Amino acid sequence: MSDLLERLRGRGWRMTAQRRVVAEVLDGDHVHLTADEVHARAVDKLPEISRATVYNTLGELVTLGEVLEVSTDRRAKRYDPNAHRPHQHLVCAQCGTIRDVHPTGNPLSSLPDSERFGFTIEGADVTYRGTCPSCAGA
Amino acid sequence: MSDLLERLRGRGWRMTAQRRVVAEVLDGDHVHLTADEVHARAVDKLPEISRATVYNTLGELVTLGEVLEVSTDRRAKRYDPNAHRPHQHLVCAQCGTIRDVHPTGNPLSSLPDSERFGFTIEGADVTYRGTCPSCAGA
DNA sequence: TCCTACGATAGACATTGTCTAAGTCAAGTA
DNA sequence: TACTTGACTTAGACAATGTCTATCGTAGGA
Repeated sequence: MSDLLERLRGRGWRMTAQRRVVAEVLDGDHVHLTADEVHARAVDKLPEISRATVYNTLGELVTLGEVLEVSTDRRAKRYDPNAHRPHQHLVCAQCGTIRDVHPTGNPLSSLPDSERFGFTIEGADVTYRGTCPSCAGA
Repeated sequence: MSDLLERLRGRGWRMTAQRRVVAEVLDGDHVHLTADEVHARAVDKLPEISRATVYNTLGELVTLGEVLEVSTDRRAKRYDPNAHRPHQHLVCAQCGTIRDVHPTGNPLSSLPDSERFGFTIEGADVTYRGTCPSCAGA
């Protein structure tokens, strides 16, 4: 992800302090943040950044395919910078922690033609639900 | 689902006109309604029913396991009365139509131990994304 | 029939996200 | 470097969805 800024510049993105900060927040291993969490961390680095700009920038990153939206629960959408390696998600029902996981096989192969109802299938999102070790121990 | 009211009464549910109406709305084949849609249809049958009551009743039905919550997109939660037959969902990316589908195999078997990170896995929700015939034709 | 606890109600409030109008500035040009 | 322009940012209003509270009503048992 370190070359994200280069890729964006290459696509004609106007580089602003705000966009740089949002990209920096998403970089690193603290993944699956909500928009509000991204905003909070961005404010630490650039106090005057507005909420709308964070939402706009996240939306643009999603459109560009650099970040994925994840909606594992009824709460806020989360943003996953791991957009370049296909994966699914494992969610703790207690604390909401999300882990990226890589299942075997192709999930599409489990859906027979008779269950496709004429749809053109483009993909499948799998959310494994469970309890994480910390919550299980508590 | 026609015996839903009986089951609920058997569980000590106090039967009120409002709860009966909500259950009736969910009954039938017009499935996957949002809370707001349930409320709109309930108002047709019982004009003075309040939004809070619909939300409360839906929440109770979910808790009782009679109805499933489905969050396939960033929009409102949808309520699926087909709670007694395990199934997954097929969603049209254009119009948002949802179909219940029954994939083969057990989705949990695709997640190897090395990808479980110590979680106790309870289940997997699969959302197949695609384009429905109507939207593809348009 | 009467009581009472459980359920319903209206509406305030909370959370998450979108939109708008006006001001600001990155980057190209000279 | 200074100028110009349109893309970007901002604050805050607004919207959609959902939750909570105080009060009133009523289902169902005594």
